[in-house]
Amino acid sequence: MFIVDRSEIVMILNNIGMLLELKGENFFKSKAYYDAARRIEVMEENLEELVRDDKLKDIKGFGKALTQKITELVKTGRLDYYNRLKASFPEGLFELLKIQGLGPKRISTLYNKLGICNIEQLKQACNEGKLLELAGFGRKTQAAVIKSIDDLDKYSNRYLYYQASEISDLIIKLLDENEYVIRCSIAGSLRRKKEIIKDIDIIASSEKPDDVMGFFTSLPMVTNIINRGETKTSVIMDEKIQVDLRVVGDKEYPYALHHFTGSKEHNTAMRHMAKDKGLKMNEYGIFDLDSGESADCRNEEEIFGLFDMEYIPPELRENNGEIKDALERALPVLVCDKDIKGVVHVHTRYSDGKNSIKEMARACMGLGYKYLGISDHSENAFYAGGLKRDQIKRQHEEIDQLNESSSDFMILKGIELDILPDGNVDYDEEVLSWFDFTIASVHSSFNMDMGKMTDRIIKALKNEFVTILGHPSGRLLMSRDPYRVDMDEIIAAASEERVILEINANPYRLDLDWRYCKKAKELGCKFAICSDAHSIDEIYNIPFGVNTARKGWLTKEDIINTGSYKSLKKEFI
DNA sequence: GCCGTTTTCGGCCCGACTGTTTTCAGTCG
Repeated sequence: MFIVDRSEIVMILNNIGMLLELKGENFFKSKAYYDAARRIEVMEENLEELVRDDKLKDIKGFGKALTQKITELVKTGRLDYYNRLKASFPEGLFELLKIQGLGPKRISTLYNKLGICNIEQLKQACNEGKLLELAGFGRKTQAAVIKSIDDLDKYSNRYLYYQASEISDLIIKLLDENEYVIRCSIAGSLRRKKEIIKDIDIIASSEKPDDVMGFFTSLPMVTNIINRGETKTSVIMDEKIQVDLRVVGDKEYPYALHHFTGSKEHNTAMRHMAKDKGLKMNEYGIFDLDSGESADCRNEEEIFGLFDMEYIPPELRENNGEIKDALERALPVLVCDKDIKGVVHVHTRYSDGKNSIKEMARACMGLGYKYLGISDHSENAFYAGGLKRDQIKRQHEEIDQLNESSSDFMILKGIELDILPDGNVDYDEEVLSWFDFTIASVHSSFNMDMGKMTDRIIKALKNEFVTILGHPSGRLLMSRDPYRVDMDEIIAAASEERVILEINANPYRLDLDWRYCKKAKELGCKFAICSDAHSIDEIYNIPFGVNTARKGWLTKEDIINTGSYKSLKKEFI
């Protein structure tokens, strides 16, 4: 039997669903493929065994056609039907689905009436006003399409933190192993843990800079060399992201690292302070303005020490009060990965997660966590398999059983409630009282005006059963703007109502934004660093949330899931 | 494409919103 990756089968089934939609087939035909993909994704049984034993057809949702197609896929690794279907459309048509406001129907119209096969052709057609000729397309639709294409362009040279850090970790590892490199580190916005990165900055010290540059430019991931100099070399890696390497002498290394870590605003403020003390500060060193004599700092700690300051962690270097506090030795001790004691906001197979409660719990235990807060979707989120009353009861029975079998790991009963457009949540008080905690989130009607959206969320915060406000801005980094909401008012209300603010650790969300954390903390808000995991893999997202919390000046005392199970339960009362 | 059945086609996917319409189609979560 051909061994084929399960995720590959899931992808193919989903693609068939989409292609059938583009073809204009009955939606329920597509849905059968989507449903099958979803079932295979969460299936506990071994798919190969099911196919071998001819048991697939006994599972609900797998009729004659799907069983035959999946069997062919599992046995041969390919599916003739899919290949033929795919070949009947131009390849670029798929990417049109990325454009907001364009679904299968409109794409099909654009293709059939105007022959548009890709984004480039679509852009041209918009510029020529051709969309206006089509029935059902008007000026606003055309303008929205143009904006969405521009947005795609705008984000095309930006990377999420996790994407950039995967590449930079590898580069640092390779440079560390190089015999000519004395010290090296990432710098720039990546070191400051910004959520979106334009390029990767790396600083290294060496006595043989040319050899280091030679090594760097010959790395297998380098697909293009933009320029190569003695101290600075820029390359493109993996055909996309720009990486700048600066090589300096080891004496200059701490100053270069500080300088190229930035931010620009932090550096400016530092230089002002240096000047007041009769010093000049740049990437090469710190010099006495009168004598020209250079300081002798061996690392960044000593640079800050020279100014009689506490060490400022890179995350705080945004000129957001860190210099004043460092001078007063009043910087917070920032929360770190090992402070996190348990995982909150986790989805399971009960709604749209890929793993069972047991599997999620085992993964958390393996990572040393002490508790897990399950929060599947609530009833209103039918698109994500939201839980009905009887499903909640079954889930709670399962959690009780699991808790009975373990003494040093506990599972909490939670739910992710939908905040409905009117600000209510989607269960009655009786059901709400069953949970240890609830996370209330906006999942629909994103386009309200600011006043209405703010009122809507505040109404939810006033609900006595709401424990945590989930992903407060609703943003998806580089693809969806936050909804229009007065975040200051939300934070004030959360503080007033003692509702915990989520820091969603999904690298596409990182929401609440770090820019609001410090302010919220000052108002007395508490935070939960939540995984929003829909699979075991996503539990590993927690450190991205920790980054956001650190950047927002938070300590472990500000975060509810840094304490014991007992103390967490108290926070939920 | 699947399911169920008072066995062979009708129902399956809800609700809000937007933009295009003049009563609704398409998209999105």
